[in-house]
Amino acid sequence: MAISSADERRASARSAYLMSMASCPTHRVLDRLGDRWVSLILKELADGPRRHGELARVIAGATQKMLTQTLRALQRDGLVARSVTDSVPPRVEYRLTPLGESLLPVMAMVAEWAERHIGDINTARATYDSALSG
Amino acid sequence: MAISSADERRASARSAYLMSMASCPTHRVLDRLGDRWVSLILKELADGPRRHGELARVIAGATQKMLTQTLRALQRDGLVARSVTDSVPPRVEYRLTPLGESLLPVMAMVAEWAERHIGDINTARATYDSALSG
DNA sequence: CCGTATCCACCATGATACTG
DNA sequence: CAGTATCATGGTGGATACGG
Repeated sequence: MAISSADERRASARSAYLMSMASCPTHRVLDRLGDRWVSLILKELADGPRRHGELARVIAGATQKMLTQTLRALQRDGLVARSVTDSVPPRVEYRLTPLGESLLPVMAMVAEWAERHIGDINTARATYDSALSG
Repeated sequence: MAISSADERRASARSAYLMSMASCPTHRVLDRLGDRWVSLILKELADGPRRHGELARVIAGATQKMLTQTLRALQRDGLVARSVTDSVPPRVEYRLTPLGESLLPVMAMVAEWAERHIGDINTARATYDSALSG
């Protein structure tokens, strides 16, 4: 079948993005940290190992699918380790790896900035929004 | 019309997520920084003001729509200021606000961590992936 | 030059049901 | 208890054309 030029352009835009993603570590890391549940999971695991079910309870908004999926991604990137105690019922525990722990100071700095400036952001938004309607 | 319980559960999951988003500054900030083009734009603007067209050229993968949309979001959050010189053709310039500049050290820390550890991440991925096929 | 509106494809996520 | 498979859908982003 013929490949339309629209498809080609679409593909080229996508690959340009993917290449930039692949080549920029910062971009890749922020992409991962920006995933919906990552910061919540990291925050939980910062306090110590957690069972799957514990995470599921604490991170109530996430479906089991998303929880497992996100944990797999973190595990694949070497930030989280998964260990299974083979019993009935099975006991699956997740913990930060040393690499994952090395990320905590970074997360802490982001958190500190966020908490210090979230008020400014809210103010800016209110100003911006009211400027539109006013 | 009747609202099915599936719809209710869907809505409740969504709102649970949105509430957690609304209440957690860190989550909100990471969500913004995780947006496709934000880190690239901030990186550009860190060097000084840029015209719209300059940004479009440097950030080649982004469509004009996404560029404008992302800049608007940053402007709304008070991280970026937009100034128009009303001439023909119009000249639109974007620059970091003080708030935006206060974010640069945070970005720098993320970048430093990313560059230092991207090799570890790649190694972890290779190990993980080969463990699946092997 | 800069921005917006429209249309549409894709994919990330959620619901759900099922396995060990 | 933990994980997987399948299906549906809504939102995100891309292409495109037009307006100021």
